Amino acid sequence: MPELPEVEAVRRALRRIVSGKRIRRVRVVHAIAVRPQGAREIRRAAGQRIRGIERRGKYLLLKLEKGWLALHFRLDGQVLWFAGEQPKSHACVIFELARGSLGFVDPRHLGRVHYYRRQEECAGLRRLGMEPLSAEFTAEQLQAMLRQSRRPLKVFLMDQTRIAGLGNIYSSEALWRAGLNPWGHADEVKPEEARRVHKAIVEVLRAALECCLDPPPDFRNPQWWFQGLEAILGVYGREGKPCRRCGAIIQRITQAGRSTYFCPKCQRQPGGSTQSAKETGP
DNA sequence: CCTGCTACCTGATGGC
DNA sequence: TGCCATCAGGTAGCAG
Repeated sequence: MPELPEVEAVRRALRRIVSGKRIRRVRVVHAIAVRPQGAREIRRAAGQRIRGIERRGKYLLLKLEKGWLALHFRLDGQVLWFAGEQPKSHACVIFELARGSLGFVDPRHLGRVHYYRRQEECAGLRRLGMEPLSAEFTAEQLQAMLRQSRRPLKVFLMDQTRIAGLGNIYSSEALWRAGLNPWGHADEVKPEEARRVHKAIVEVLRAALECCLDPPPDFRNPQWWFQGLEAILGVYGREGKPCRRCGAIIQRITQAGRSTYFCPKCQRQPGGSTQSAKETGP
């Protein structure tokens, strides 16, 4: 389920628990979680100290002495902390530390845990585009990327090779905040609209992250998940309800096999803003 | 290169 | 209650 803000909040909270600790043993309970590598590869993490914990897109990365553990939660994955010696829960992979165990849990078995000697060995990581909360991500950069694609805006925002970390929820939300129609084509977005999308992305991610940090993740509670995120959502999950901005009825449509929520009234097709290129251009 | 579609998994939910 | 269809905050792999 997690997108960038959720993974970032997990990173910050987990850092305090596992940084500097040595991984004494690795137990692969469900081999599917480490496919296609296999348990042997993941067990290379055993004996190594956790030097740091980073995030790239939706990947959580544990920096070890001689390599990296890359965790991807896909739809339903999460991490849990077992303070006792015996993690009783249905974890797929368990990393035993000195005073507890870190469990990678995913009942749906779509999430993955991988081990790499170098980050570049991870194909998924290599493909990732810009970090939307980094200084590198500017309105100008976004505009340049938009120009290169004819895909619908919602699909463009979900493309991890352009912007890393936006998922189904925050891409819907960003377009609602920017007032742009999800069917609009990326390459028709005007500079002024690109600035709005850029601002919307940054703001929705910041707001979500703040929400995810307070209260912080509770890895000891197997039922735990981020609460109160609805408070920052403008459209997601609001099919049939009035738009919080203009009162029109929110619609749910399918794009690239995923649900998109949007307001048909106040989310306009791109390109229609002030003067069009045809009117002012050569 | 770009784009779109499907497979991958399991559990929750709602209609009949 | 049972059964079936649909949906779920994601990505890799493949075909065109």
